[in-house]
Amino acid sequence: MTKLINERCDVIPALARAFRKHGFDAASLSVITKETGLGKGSLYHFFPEGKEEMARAVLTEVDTWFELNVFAPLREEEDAGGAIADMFDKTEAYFYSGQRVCLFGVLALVEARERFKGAVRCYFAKWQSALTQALVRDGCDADEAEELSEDAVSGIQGALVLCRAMDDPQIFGRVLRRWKERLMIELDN
Amino acid sequence: MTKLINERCDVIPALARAFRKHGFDAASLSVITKETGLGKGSLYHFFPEGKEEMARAVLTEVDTWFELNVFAPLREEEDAGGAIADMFDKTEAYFYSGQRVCLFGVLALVEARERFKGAVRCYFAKWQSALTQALVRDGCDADEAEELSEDAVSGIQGALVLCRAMDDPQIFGRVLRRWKERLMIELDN
DNA sequence: GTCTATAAAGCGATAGAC
DNA sequence: GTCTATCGCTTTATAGAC
Repeated sequence: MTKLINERCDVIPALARAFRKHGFDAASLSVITKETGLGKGSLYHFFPEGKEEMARAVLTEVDTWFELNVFAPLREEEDAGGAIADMFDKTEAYFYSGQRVCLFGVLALVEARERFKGAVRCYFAKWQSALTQALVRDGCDADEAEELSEDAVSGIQGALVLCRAMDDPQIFGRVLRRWKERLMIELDN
Repeated sequence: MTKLINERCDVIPALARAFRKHGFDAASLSVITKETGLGKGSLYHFFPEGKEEMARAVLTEVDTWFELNVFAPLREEEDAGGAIADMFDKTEAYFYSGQRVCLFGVLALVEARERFKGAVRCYFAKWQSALTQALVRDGCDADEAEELSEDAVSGIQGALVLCRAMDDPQIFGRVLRRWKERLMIELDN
């Protein structure tokens, strides 16, 4: 049996858990140590620049997942309506129906965001732009597509906030389902 | 001329700035000291239980403002449609058109929320319930009102997240304006 | 590659002078 | 009511043994 952790990328899921749970500042190295099961020595071996590099690695990993599974299909799939429906399903699955927060969203709100400004902006810009493209490809007016995607992307983030605030993960699925319907109705017109 | 700060409530705006900027954990006492211009001695004089009491005082203040200016009118105003339109205007003004974050939203996302669970939940529950009541009073079906208010309240929070993420405060006004229209159209049916 | 030990700085909170 | 000094603890980061 091989070792559980022998590459940088093996630690990323545990790092993601730590940052999602506590945000950037409150995710101390002792928290990260517990979550990953690795001592400081090992952590600094994989991430010589420390905590910021750890967070950045997680963000890159999340961004790559969305690019592959959500953004690219929205931009390229021939069946644009199907890609949009798929986006909602994949998104609901990714966030474990509202039990997981969005790390980009968490990092966007407070001062720590200055460190990750570029990555955060890029992630949301890609999401909105990809959704806009899918809507346009399916016959939606360009200006209206821009507006709808802005509302839908912020609606998804807001649903994650409301889930945590109300301690009710079901909110996420409900809000997503209704946004899906709203976009589909728009495409029928 | 009287002193600028001689009561607990005089420090609250500065405390709110500190917590909005950094969240709870990263708003250290030295940050708070700078923002308020008060030494630790004075701060502990006004808030003997320390940082948590400071944050709680800010939340109470914000909650009271919304109760008076937004929630109560939604529940009680005779002109329910007008109260809803007013909610959006007051909300946009309160959050300085997206330049200010929602402290309840910030505290909802990470582990620190455990400390303020009750207050956070109560704030959002009141908002959603008050908006639902206004929609129903104006002729909206009860189930649909429940759904619309969930979507609108989360839409507002999400718009604040997206503003920060994209570093574009204008997003807030746009999203709010469209939600206002969506609710108004619903009432016309 | 992983650990322990340790450094230097910052943390929340308290005490006591004024 | 406000300050400074200080406590004990935790923080990030490094060094060096293994």
